[in-house]
Amino acid sequence: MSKSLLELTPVEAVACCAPVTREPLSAEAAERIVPLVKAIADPVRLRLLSLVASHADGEACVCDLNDAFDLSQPTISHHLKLLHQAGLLDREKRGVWVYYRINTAALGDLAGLLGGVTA
Amino acid sequence: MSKSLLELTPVEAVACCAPVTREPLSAEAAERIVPLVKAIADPVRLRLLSLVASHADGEACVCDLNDAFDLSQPTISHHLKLLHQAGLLDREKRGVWVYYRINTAALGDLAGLLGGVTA
DNA sequence: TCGTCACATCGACATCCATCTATGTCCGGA
DNA sequence: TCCGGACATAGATGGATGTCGATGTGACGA
Repeated sequence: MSKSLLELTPVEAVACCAPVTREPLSAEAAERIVPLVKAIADPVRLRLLSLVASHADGEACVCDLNDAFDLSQPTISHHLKLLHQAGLLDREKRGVWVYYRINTAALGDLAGLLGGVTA
Repeated sequence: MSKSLLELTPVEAVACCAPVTREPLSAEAAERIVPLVKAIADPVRLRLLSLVASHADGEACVCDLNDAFDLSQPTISHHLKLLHQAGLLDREKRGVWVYYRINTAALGDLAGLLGGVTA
């Protein structure tokens, strides 16, 4: 059987929705979308996302990401966890290092949801 | 002369930026974009935006919006103010009533910023 | 087996934010 | 001129969130 709504990442729960400008959003739909928006509503997370997305090979090691900020390693780890839980970043451990890769479809769904008219 | 950066609404400050996935976002660019994302990172504001956008004539009276939520009038007023300050909603007072209209270009800019690849 | 490196988790703390009640302002009607 | 309705503002408060230092975990090399 398919996963229940509560088991879905925010990204998976959003992929089905009509654009915001088409019809009034139900309270339930809004609650499903918001976690995804909140995930990118932070300057550090936005830059992390951008860094991973624009990185060579489409993936980035945590060690590279840490160096790009004047923040402690646990803080970066915390933000990466949020982005991963939202479904925007995929996580893969290889040896001692952890690589994050962007989920392009997720960003696309979100963009379509907002743009709506032009989609 | 053109307005200084600090006088711009978040929407105006964002319209020029390259998509998030194209190149690493600078700290300054991220700080400009985030207020716009935060403006829609709330279920009530997301629904308000959707209500106004999908309303007949493309505009909605505050009195209509109040009725759609189980929240106090000042709370709705507060959220509308944030959306207006972000540049996502235009405000017009006609007589006793206040009408809000959506800034479609703003949502489009934001969507393009996120989508990037498909823009 | 031990030490070290890469990353995650924990617990604490300060700040931010959504919401409320109370009050202010502006407009139109009586 | 006064009253009431529509909306905004002010101040207070509880909960969410970003950050930190300390610590845990798991993999690799000596």
